[in-house]
Amino acid sequence: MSRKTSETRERILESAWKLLADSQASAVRMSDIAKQAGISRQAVYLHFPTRAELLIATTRYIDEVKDIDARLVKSRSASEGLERLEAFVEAWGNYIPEIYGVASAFIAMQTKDEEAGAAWADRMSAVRHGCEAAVEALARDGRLTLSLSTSEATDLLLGQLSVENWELLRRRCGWSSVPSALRRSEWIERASRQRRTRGETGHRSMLWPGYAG
Amino acid sequence: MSRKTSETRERILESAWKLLADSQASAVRMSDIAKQAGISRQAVYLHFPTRAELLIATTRYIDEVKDIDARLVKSRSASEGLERLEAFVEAWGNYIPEIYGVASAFIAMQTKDEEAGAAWADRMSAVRHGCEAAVEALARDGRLTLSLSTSEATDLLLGQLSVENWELLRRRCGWSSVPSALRRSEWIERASRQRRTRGETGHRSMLWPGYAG
DNA sequence: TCTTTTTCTTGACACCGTGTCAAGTTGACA
DNA sequence: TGTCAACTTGACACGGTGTCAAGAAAAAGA
Repeated sequence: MSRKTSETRERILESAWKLLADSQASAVRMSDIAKQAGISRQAVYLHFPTRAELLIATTRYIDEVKDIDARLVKSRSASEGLERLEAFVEAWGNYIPEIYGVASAFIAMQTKDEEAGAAWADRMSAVRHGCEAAVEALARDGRLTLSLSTSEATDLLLGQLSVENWELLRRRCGWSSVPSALRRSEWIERASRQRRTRGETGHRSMLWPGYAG
Repeated sequence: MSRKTSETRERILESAWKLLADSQASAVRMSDIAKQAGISRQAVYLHFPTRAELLIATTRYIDEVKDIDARLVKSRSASEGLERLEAFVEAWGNYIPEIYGVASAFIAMQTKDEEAGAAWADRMSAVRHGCEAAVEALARDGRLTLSLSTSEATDLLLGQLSVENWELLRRRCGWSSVPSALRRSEWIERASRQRRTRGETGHRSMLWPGYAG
C-alpha cells in the first residue's frame, strides 16, 4: 500500500465524485472516470473491482469529507422529540444535495446490480433508523398523532425525506430550496400560522400536508 | 393493416404487459417479450421500432383496457374541492398498481433513453394536472392552508402520489394497502380523530402528516 | 388456382458498456 | 543491478439493443 496507490485511489474517487455531481449520473462511465483521473480505464479496475464497488467507495469518501457524522450529532443528542426531528431533517435534508449524484447512480443501478441494490437499501435503512428515532422520541413526548403507529409515521417521514422526493421537488418542480419544505422550521411556522388561522376562522382539521379541512 | 398485423401487435402488447407485471421491470428484454408472444425477436421490431415505443404503446394499451378515463370521471365532475381531491386520490392511487410494472420500466430507462424520459415526464405532468385541479378546487373552497401556494401544495401532493412513494411504502416498507394512506378517506378519519384528540388533550398543531405538535 | 404482397424467420453483424486477460513499460527502492 | 508494484496498451468475452439481407410462409387478390 505505497503512497502512490492511495494517491491514485483518491484521485479516482475525486473524479467519480466530480463527474457524478456535474452530469447525469447514469451517463458516467468507467472510462469517463479514468479519463478525468488521468489514467487508463483498466487501471481503475486495479483499485475497484466493479463499478458498484467504486460507487460505494465514493459514497464513503463523501461521507468522510463532508463529515456526515458531525452533521448528525445535534439530532442524536437532542433530548426532546421535536428538536430531534428538526435536527434530523435539517441534517439529512441538507445532505441530500451533497450526495445526489452518487445517489441517483445507485437508484439507476439498483434493479440491474445486486450489490448496488444492497448498498442503497443499506443506506436507506440507516436513514429510516434516523426517522424512527425521531418519531419514537416524538411518541415518548406524546406528540405523535394517535391514529398513526410509530412504524407508519416513520415510513411516511422516510417517503418525504427520500432522494426521489427531493429530486421531484428540486429538479422537476423547480423548487429553489427544497429544505424549505423538508426542514422542520418552516413546517412549524406553517403549523403555528395555521393554528392561529384556525382559531380565527374555524378551520379545524388538516388532511394532508398543506390542506386545512 | 390486415387482421393478422393487429393480432400480433396485440399479442406483443399483452406479453409485455404480463412480463412487466410479473417480474422485475428492467429485467424484461425484447427477446423475453418475443418469446412470450411466440414470435421471433426481430418480428417485434416490425411492429415497434424501439423498446421505448413498445413501452409507450403498452402504457396506452393498459390505459384503454383498464379504462383510466372512466376512473377519473368522478374526480373530474366533482363540484366540491374535497370531493374532487378524494376521488382523484382514489382513482390514481388505485391505478398505480395496475401500471406499476411498466411505470418502473420507464423510471429505470428515463436516464438512458430520451424518448422514455419524455414519455414518463408527460404522464407525470398529466398526474400533476390532476393534483392541481384538486388543489385549486380546494383553494376555491377556502380550504387550503394559507401558508402554501396552490403550486407548492400541488407539488407536495404529487410527491405523495408518486409511483416512487407508492413503491417505497408498498414494496420496501411492506404496507399491505398503500391506498390506505393515499386514499383521502383514511386521512379524513385521522384528521377528524386528531381534531377530537386535540380538543381533549390540548394538542394544537400538526407539523407533518402524522405529527401533532 | 396461380400470383402478388405482406408478415415472419433465420442468421449475421454493428455498437456500447462492463469486466477480464496477457504482455510489456516505468519508476522506486534495495 | 535486479526486483516488485503500479500502470499501459491492445485484445477479447458477454449481454443487450437495434439493423440488414435472404428466404419461407401465409394471406389477399385475380
